Amino acid sequence: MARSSTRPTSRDVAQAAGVSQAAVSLVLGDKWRGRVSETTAERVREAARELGYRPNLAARNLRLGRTRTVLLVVPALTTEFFAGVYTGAARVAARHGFGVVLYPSPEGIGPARDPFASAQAALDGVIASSMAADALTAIRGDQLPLVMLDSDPEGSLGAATVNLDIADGVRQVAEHLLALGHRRILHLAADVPSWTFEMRARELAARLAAVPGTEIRTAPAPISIEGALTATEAALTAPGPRPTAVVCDDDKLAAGAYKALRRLGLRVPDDVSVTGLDDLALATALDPELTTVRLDAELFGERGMEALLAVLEGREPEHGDIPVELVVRASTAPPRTP
Amino acid sequence: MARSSTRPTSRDVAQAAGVSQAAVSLVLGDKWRGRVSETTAERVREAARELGYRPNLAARNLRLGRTRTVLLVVPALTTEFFAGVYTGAARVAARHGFGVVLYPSPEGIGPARDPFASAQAALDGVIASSMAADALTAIRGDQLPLVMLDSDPEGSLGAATVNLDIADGVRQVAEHLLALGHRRILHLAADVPSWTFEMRARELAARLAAVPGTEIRTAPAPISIEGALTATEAALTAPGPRPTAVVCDDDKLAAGAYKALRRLGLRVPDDVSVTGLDDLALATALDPELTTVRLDAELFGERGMEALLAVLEGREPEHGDIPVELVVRASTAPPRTP
DNA sequence: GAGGGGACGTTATACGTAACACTTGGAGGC
DNA sequence: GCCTCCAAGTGTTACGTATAACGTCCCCTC
Repeated sequence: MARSSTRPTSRDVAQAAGVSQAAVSLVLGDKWRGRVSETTAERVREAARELGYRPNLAARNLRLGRTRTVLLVVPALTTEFFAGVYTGAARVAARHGFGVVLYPSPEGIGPARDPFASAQAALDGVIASSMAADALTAIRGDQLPLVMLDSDPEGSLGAATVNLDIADGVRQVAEHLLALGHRRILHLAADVPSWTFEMRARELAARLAAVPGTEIRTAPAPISIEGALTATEAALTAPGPRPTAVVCDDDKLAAGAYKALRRLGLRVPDDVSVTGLDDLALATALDPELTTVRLDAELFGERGMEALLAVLEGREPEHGDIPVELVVRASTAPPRTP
Repeated sequence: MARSSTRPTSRDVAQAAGVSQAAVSLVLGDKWRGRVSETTAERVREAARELGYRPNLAARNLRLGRTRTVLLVVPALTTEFFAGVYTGAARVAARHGFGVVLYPSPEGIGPARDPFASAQAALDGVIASSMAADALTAIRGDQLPLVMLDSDPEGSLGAATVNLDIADGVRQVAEHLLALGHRRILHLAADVPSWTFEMRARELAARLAAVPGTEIRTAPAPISIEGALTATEAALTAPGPRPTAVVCDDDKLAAGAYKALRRLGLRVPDDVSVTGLDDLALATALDPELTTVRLDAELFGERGMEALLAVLEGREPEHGDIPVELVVRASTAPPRTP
């Protein structure tokens, strides 16, 4: 037995098995076919098991010059959406012998600080979601392979992007409401400087503008139930004809809108229709259940990781947005004719 | 300029500054007081900036034998609770030059698989929440310093534990309902084999048993809105007198209970009172707003990290549970006298 | 003017691993 | 009987960093 105060190294294993350290490395690295006899290999494995040997990752990483670890930068962990993204990414990563480390930007959605101070681990690459330009350039400065999630395909400084087809989701929401007969619409917009939210506003306005007689108003709100409550209440008590539908940038905002409507004595969907985006568990916890756009978070994570692996191997990542789906529930109905 | 194909090393910086590699290490490691002149130090810093030098973490970790990285094992990221725990832990960690890596157990709350395959990073220690015995022993086998969150203080194999005083929260809920006059109570219990949930059931039963004439029924449910819906519906349509209050093991279960009650045509709190536990954003998104127990997730994370730092430094971690607070909202009221 | 001691560095080494380049003993071919 | 070839390993090196141990000057003191 080697001295038990410190962790056993491959050299300890070698000594216990009566072979050289190189042989241990070959056997445990599964590169011994035709180089080491089966009996010797088994002896080495036995010794490793006996000593409870675990390779020193720092040494391996230094030697190999790579870590098989990637960083997933997510805006926040306040919904289950990014749990799904992580799950998908980790699943694909595991299949390729990679690990995924999570960096939740502490400030919530918005500019992230320094993703590298958090994980002292050396990294092979980064998947980043909804990040502001400063953090992005910090990463680029590090020359690390990068994949951006839900980011401007044009303005990403050449980084690969993987996007959900949220533009299509917004279009589906618009079509749905127009088909029901809504013409005065309030857009409860996430008050966050991010491409994805700007794009949603653009897409919604464009689609509604195609139908004459429609009217759109925008209420910016921080992504929280309280923030959405305040913004919605203010927008609905403003002078002028009341909107008949509220389109929310995400389900959490919709929950705030529900509260505002209740407080104003308005009923969903009889007085006002409401739509969300994400299809969180929250969507079906609300009463009435929320009409929203379902995003496949796990597939999103899988595609993100696959794209990063492609970049790491020098291949061209696949293109094409991930489809989304409108889920019609009880929160939307035709407007009451006044 | 060094060859630009590869990342600059401290040796490249040394050459650029006209000093030895050791001098670079001293200056950049801030250990140069009285060993290197101010002008030379500045020259080194300038060269490092110029080349965009970033130290190789793998090499540093190997040399120092530690990584200043700890792993936070959380059961799942499906609520904002563990976002708070992470935020608190990361804040304390940053103050001590540590990083926190997150390992979300993919199976949700319950036994975790192999926390080490996920993060290839070498680790100095682990903070683990609500884990089953198998994962725990895997970690212990690794000899890594360990702090358990919300775990049995007796049965943790000697690991340090940091707990929220959930037992007190459950007692407060029981007192509140008893004071309102409730005597027939349904416990909607998380169907997860974990000490924290067993303890809640025990504590609730014990407190209620102290008052004669009380009756408690238990309905186990998976922690999801759908699961809680099914379990609650079954329990409330069972023969016998209907419970007048539902005590839920967490807010998510409470959301499911709300749905079941709506479906059965029962109103909260007029027909049935409901309580939760966690005080998530969801609690105030529900209608009526949920009476629940507020847990200070960030403080929980801070205390967990502080305990781990104590263990790492050979100190004794502080003891004492973190207080919790009953938040009375609109979901509880006296039972209607039949 | 001998010697002590700061100020300012440098040289050398080890951390644990993976992989390249060798060695050795024997079997087989001609 | 000599050469070749292969199986089965071993010796050595490098990855990039932090630090202990070791040199120089040169000034200051006795």
